[in-house]
Amino acid sequence: MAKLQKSIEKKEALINATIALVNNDGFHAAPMSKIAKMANVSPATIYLYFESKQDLVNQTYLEVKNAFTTYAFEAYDEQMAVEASFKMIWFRIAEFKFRDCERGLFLAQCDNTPMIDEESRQEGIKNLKPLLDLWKKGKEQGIIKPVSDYLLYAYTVNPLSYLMMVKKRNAFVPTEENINEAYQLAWDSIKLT
Amino acid sequence: MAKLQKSIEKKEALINATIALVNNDGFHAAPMSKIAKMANVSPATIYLYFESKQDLVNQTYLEVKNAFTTYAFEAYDEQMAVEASFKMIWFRIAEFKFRDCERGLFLAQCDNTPMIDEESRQEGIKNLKPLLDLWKKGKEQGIIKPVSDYLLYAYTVNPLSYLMMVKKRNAFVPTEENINEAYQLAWDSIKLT
DNA sequence: AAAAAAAGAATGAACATTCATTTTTTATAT
DNA sequence: ATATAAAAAATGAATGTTCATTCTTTTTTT
Repeated sequence: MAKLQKSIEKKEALINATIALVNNDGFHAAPMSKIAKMANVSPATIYLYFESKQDLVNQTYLEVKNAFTTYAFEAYDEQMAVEASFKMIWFRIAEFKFRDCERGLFLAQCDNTPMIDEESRQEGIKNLKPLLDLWKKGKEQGIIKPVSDYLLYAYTVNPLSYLMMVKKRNAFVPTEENINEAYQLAWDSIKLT
Repeated sequence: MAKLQKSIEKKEALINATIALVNNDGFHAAPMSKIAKMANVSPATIYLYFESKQDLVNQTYLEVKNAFTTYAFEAYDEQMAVEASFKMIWFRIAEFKFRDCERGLFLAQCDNTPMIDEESRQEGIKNLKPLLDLWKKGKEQGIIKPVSDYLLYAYTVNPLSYLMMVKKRNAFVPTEENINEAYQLAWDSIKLT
């Protein structure tokens, strides 16, 4: 058990190092040697936990994506009204992205580049099911505009990725007030009235 | 003159090859040798036009960003009403991104990764001035919600990048109708009243 | 003392960049 | 116009480095 414990710690350290280095330098400038150093581990040790660099990045992506969606949907209850559910999920997503900016950015980079395998990406997308179900219900009840889920995503969740990015670059550090405004923009764009 | 002509052709071929390879494989898997081959040029020749790989990517970014904004604002006339101007610009941006998907995607990748130098990125952002001016006017006239330009961008222009990406992956190929819906979502989110 | 985990050094491939030559273009003189 | 030499552009083959990965040895755990 002590062994397993130790292993998990190392694996996490490697994943964290990967996130930090890929965020700051990009995949192309995040060599295994640097990742190992940051995780306080020998380069050879990485290969006890991951098959290859590609595998390391894929697993990091899935790990973060899971943490993200778990947090986003944690308090979701199908019994709740559509608008209230959406609001809650939206704010939890915002919270995750702004609190754990590093992880949010890493996801954005994975989603916008050919960095990870298509297979892992597909796997990651499955996590969004609860949100899609909610939208389905919202459309059926005439609360949400009857447009493609891709459009709904583009105008509600995705803007948060952009805002997180400008925050990372210190171009715009959103306040509590800004987050509320952002929610209003998101909801105003998809609500049916 | 014939010489200069030829040079420009080569440079353009190199830029196009860079866009195609970076889009498909990512920066880290787009070696100079491959770029040279795709442009029908010797690797050594690249260095007659660009200082380094970094310079090649930076210049490609700026070239595409300029083409993008030139197209977007080409027909913009400050005399026009705010709403009409915005609509026109929005549709031109959409047109560029969906027609020249390769270039649009390349920009998205540059904007979401540490691929290009911060300096070049700053340079590219300056091109957006006309849109910011328009928003300023719109806010003054009480037509557009009085929120940060970053929010307005996140909820109007940026969603198009996401939609372009899902199109590239063939997950969702937007129709004319979808584009109109998208515009409506964009406008509904930022319009006042 | 056997097995597992970790390490550092070694390996070989891939890469960005440069070098030495060749080809093409331009300018000049007939 | 044509021939020729200087200049510029382009090339394929080096060069030296960096990197992912593996190998051998050491340390830690069981």
